[in-house]
Amino acid sequence: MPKTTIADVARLAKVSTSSVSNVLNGRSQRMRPDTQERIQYAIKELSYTPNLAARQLKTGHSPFIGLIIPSVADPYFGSFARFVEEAALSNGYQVLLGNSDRNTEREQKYAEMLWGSGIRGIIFGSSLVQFSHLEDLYREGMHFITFYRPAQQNNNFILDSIGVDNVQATLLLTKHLLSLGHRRIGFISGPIDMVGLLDRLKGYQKSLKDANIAPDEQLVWGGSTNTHGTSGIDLGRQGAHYLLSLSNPPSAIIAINDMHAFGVYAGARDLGLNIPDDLSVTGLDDIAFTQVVVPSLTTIQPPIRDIARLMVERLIGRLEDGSPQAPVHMMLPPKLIVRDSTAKYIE
Amino acid sequence: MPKTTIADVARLAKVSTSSVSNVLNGRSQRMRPDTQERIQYAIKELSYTPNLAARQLKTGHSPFIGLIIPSVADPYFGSFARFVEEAALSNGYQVLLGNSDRNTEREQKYAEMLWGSGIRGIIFGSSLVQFSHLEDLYREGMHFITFYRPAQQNNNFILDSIGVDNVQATLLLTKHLLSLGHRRIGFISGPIDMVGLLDRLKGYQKSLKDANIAPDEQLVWGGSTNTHGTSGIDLGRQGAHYLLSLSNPPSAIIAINDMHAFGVYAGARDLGLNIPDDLSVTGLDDIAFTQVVVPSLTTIQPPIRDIARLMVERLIGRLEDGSPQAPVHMMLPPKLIVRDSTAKYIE
DNA sequence: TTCGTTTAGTGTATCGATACACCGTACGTC
DNA sequence: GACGTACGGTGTATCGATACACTAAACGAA
Repeated sequence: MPKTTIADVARLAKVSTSSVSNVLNGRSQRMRPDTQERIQYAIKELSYTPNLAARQLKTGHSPFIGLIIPSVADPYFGSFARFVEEAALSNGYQVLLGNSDRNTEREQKYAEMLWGSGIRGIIFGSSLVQFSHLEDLYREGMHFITFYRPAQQNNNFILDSIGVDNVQATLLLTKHLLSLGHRRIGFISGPIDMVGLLDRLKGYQKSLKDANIAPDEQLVWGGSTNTHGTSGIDLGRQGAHYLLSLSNPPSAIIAINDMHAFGVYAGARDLGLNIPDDLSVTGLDDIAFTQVVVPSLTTIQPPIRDIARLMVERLIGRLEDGSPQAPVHMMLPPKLIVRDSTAKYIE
Repeated sequence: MPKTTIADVARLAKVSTSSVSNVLNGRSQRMRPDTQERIQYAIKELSYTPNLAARQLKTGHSPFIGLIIPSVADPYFGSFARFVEEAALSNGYQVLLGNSDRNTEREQKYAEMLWGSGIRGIIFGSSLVQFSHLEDLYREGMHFITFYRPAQQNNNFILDSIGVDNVQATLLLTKHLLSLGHRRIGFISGPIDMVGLLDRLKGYQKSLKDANIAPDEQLVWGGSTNTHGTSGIDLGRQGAHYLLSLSNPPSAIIAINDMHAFGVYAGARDLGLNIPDDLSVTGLDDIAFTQVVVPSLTTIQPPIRDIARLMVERLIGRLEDGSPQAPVHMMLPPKLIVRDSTAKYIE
């Protein structure tokens, strides 16, 4: 494999490697146009591409950013990953993706691998449960950005966050159900260990309070086991079984995300209930399948494309501008998408 | 950021950098146990991690492999990507993922970026339509492995392929439908430009022939537009509209994959048809949602976890063993999963 | 005692690109 | 004609890890 190097180009163009390097790095004002052309020609002729390892070794910079998400097999994170890739690419960066399964240990391992590869910025496609396992890397100079602030606040760290306004999201959903006449509205989630999820619960509780409906603890099902792969479906199903078997069951269920909502579909089916006639259901995320299932799912569409873009830009900003800046916390507005899984409350 | 280097470790352990390097690369038989311990201790103490860029620059090897798939937003490829990652990790490699949208130009761009990053092996999570855009890289020393052989055969290249036996897959599906009494069986796909898809069509045609059923061109719908994102759903829907509006419509439809099948669900619903009573439908891939939709989808489960593992092992084998080897072509057996979308033909 | 051999470990050139300090030439100005 | 200066470009140390060739010491055998 006779890899062509900068020296080969320099030889062909009859200049020094310094000049080739100057062209490569946009310092072309330092030479005559014809010289530059000769160099450009030589680069094309030899189809030369710089050795990124050498460049990185010298400059200390790497044109990569890390992306750690629970699992690409989850359609929501799959499309998020695509948007991150798109945004990174258009900024001259590449994405290195890792699946954490929401496992702290794997998160840490990945982050360390990325650090070893010279990567200095990581996007977390989920909010962090905690941050302690990443403190060492943070101190060494790694930058992080997440969806939401970690539940365990710590003022020693600058941690940007850009996500959707989750309180607003479930507020919109609950109000929608209330406007349809529902009064007993259930809430199904997995374990609520992240700020984003907690906010969703808050939005639900707040809008019930605003409507003067007394909270009923029984109607909130929080699961117990850890999520793994697509098991959001299983959690939704279990939760539906529980809520719908109550002596005074809810007429509507807000699932913490679309996958859980599909689980609720299955659970309702198990019990012979029809959606939306016997039970209204809402999701959150607006993954592609919401339009395919029957009935199509009423849900919230978070602006993940914008979120991905803003996250990438913010991260690159931090990487390229070393000066310390105040942490950024953005909450983008969600959008309610009404489909066929919610209907007027009858009787 | 005072990055710790091999020299720091050597200083602390009071040995030369060579010895540290020897420990790092498992050549520890070349020193006394206590020396090795001192070095190990120093590594831990300084929490030293090797600079991969420097290592790669020196050795020419990179602990990364490339993975190019149409889109992670597609659940099938999303879970395939996870399995590839899993297999790579357990072999000491990391995965760099790119989305091609089945676009030849993007495939090429990605492959070139990977080459520039020192990566010498790429897994294609789809079969290639053509290979010409990758010939240059192949000649420079890049290794490729795909699901199926490219449609355009070319004997100048060693291109390993490991996938599922597609002929067998649709054969199983068709036989299943035949055994339920169906005689007019439709086939819906997008454009068939890859060997894998062609094989699926072949399996369908062959089993009809075996059953002495005359082929009916009308019953095969091949679409026209390009696939993009989740548009397999749209194609399936369009195809269903076409086939079900024939004067003599099919009583069963084989969709080329699960996403298309879900589109068929939607298309049938549009026309007021009930699945499986009025129409039996089958998919292919067994993505997670097949169990969520109503009715659950009869489909084929390809052993993608095994495929991913074999691909990774094969690729790493080629990377680490320079000697030329004959190309490998493996076809793993598919498994029929019967669910609720297929029923006996009535009337 | 001397020579040969194994053990344990080291010195250093090298991978490819970068960037800073440097230099020679030519031109303009008085 | 002498001087200053801008232009156009180059020399080279450097990033961090590796691996080959090398050596010093220890040991065993004759």
